[in-house]
Amino acid sequence: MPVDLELSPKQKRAAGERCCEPVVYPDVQREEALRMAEVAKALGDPIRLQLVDVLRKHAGKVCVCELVPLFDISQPTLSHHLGKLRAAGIVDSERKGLWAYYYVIPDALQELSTWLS
Amino acid sequence: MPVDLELSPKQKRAAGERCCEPVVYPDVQREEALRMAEVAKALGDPIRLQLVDVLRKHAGKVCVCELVPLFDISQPTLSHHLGKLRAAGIVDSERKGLWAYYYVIPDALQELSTWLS
DNA sequence: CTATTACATCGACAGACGTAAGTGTTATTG
DNA sequence: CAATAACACTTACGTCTGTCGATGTAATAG
Repeated sequence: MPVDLELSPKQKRAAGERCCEPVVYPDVQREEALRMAEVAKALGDPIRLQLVDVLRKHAGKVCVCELVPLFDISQPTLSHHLGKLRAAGIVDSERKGLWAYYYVIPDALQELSTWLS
Repeated sequence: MPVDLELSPKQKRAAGERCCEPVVYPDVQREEALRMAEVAKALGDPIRLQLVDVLRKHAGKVCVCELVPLFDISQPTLSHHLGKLRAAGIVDSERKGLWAYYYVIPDALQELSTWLS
């Protein structure tokens, strides 16, 4: 979260003169922003956010069939949301027989959390 | 972030018997999740996340015309992103003559930040 | 008043998203 | 093996999103 850019001094400009010079943006932040935005985007749905909330509190103890009745959506839709969370690197799953147990990957939220605080 | 749900005990089931009972979901969490998801969704774009990052470090000191050259997007697109951040309650703006100065609303990120940590 | 600058809004478009219904896959039960 | 249960994948569809170019609006400069 460094992003220390040089700011052009602000003053009233004469006509024909632009407000500010283009400022070089530090590439450092760019990949970090991509990663954090990906996580934030995955959390940007109420159902997925609540899913993460539930999984953080009952890691490895809840199967998908128990998650379905918590939300007013179909099982395939919930599976889709879990897939999104997994694609974002927030959760992973473990199969045990018929059941699939999801859990939040440790420290998956840390970078965003640190930046936010 | 309470969400303390009762978990049906998990055991292998006989055929013809469902995995789990529907579990009542506490409504408490729902609105909280809606608010936090809205904030997360607004942060779920690299440009908007970097915008918030810049604004947090230079609150009230950067006009829009200085933000434009930082990103490889057009001015209307940047205005659109700022509008999204404002709609999510993350930033607000102040007009001074020709220039518009954006700033992060204090504590706008706190609820999400607290939940994440 | 006219020209110009800063910023927002509008219109358009391709692509992504959330959702459901249907189907497929794998594992367990009988 | 046949039936069933848990879960993922496919298809489809309406909506939202990110982007740009063009236009609109307010304010300053001359």
